[in-house]
Amino acid sequence: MTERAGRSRTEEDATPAIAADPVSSLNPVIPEATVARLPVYFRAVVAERQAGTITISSDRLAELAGVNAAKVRKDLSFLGTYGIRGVGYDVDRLMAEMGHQLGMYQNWPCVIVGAGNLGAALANYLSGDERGFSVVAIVDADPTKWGSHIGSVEVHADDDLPRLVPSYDIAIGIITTPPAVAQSVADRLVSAGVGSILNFAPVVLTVPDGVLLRNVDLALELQVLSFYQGRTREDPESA
Amino acid sequence: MTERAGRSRTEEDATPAIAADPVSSLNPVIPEATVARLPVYFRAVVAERQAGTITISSDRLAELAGVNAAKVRKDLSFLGTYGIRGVGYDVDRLMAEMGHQLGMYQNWPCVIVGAGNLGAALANYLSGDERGFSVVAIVDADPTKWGSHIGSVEVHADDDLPRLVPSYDIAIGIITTPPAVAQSVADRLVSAGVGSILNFAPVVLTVPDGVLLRNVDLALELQVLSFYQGRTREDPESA
DNA sequence: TAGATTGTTAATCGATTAACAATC
DNA sequence: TAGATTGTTAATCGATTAACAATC
Repeated sequence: MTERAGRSRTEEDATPAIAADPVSSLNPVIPEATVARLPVYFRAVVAERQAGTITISSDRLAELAGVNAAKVRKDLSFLGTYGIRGVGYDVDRLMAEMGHQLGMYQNWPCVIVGAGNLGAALANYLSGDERGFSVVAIVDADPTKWGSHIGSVEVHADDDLPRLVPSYDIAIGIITTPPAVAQSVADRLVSAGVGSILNFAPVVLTVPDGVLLRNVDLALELQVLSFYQGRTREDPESA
Repeated sequence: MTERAGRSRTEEDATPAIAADPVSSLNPVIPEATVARLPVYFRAVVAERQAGTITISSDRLAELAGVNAAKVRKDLSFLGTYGIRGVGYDVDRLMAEMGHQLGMYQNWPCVIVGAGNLGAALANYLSGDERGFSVVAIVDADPTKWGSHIGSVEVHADDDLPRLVPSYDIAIGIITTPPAVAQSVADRLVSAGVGSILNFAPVVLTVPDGVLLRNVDLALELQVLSFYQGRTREDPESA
């Protein structure tokens, strides 16, 4: 999944969408496909570091990340030159650089809109240690949920968004509402001042230029699986 | 998000991954990128049909799906020729064909491994009406959860997998466990006879040829968002 | 030096899209 | 016929990967 300005989509992407050109002209342009692999490399490098590894070859990293070694070298070359020929990449340096690029050493305040199962799952998921994000508020349209807590985060009224966003300096809005209200939620997040939106509602959203948008569609992945199942397996009971 | 054999998705692509060539040589080969867009088109066509639309142009469908019209026509051409020049596509026929390809009129039995927040969210999400899937069992390693229910689905002991899978003719395993145990869960799902795996654990899994694997990495999408945030916004409080 | 491994080039592959003839 | 819209071609664009010179 990935998309672009107000329209496209993942395509991702299984892939997600991006609104407006997010890449500063001051930085080298890193291809979207490479950016999407950085978190996977990062995870592998962190694990190797904890295991005491000092240097890692592109071959080994490729194995851990499940990709081609040439792709690893190409991807890492976008980050600059941290490899040593004949030796490999310095694990500490690699981890530091990738963590920096991914904003792992920052702490973006997020709001989750929709205190349902998925919202709760994400709130718990993200409250785990250092990922570069912290969920500072959850909002919901259901008054019976207001004042309750998910983990340590309070559930607020959705009308509180215009106050919450500036007050907590919230940068990212995460939409886990039903699809019918997702566009209006996105509009309100944008007016409230959020700069990026991660949308879990299965609907195509439109946001103004300058607002980053990525989409995750849980049902889509299953439907793609189902497509291939239908081509390789016997039919199950018909519905 | 999306990928290929033995690796992961997002890993592999931010797109999800597929293990082994899943496309029967008897059917026309539909590109992965096209398959990933079919659910989006399908959703739009279903909505238009409910609104009473009889025919739809590639232009309109493109607008609804957030993609280029030429891409829509190209994608639909893989399904066969259902369009009428000068008129558009017959909505009923389009919906039927896409629904068929996506297995929407079938009912694949699924098992969710991991009765945590995410597992519960998915169980509820998928128990919604006709999506071509039904969650027939949830398993968890925690004995205190055994016998409880999420929605109407019972939580079983994870050791029950070898019995549950054949008994319910389960085709798809959904992994929502912590990453540390995900590979062993995948191995056990495969031995139990599952043909496809949808993995939500942030780890690269390996499965035998012939087993379909797709990965969804919730944190990855946020990390990609964070990457672009870091390039366009001011830094938040450092962590 | 000999062996290992990077960084980069260039070939290849696949996906996107503009354009337009076909045709309803 | 005139207008609309598909289906398909071909150009373009971008991503992947094999190969290998550079070099530790």
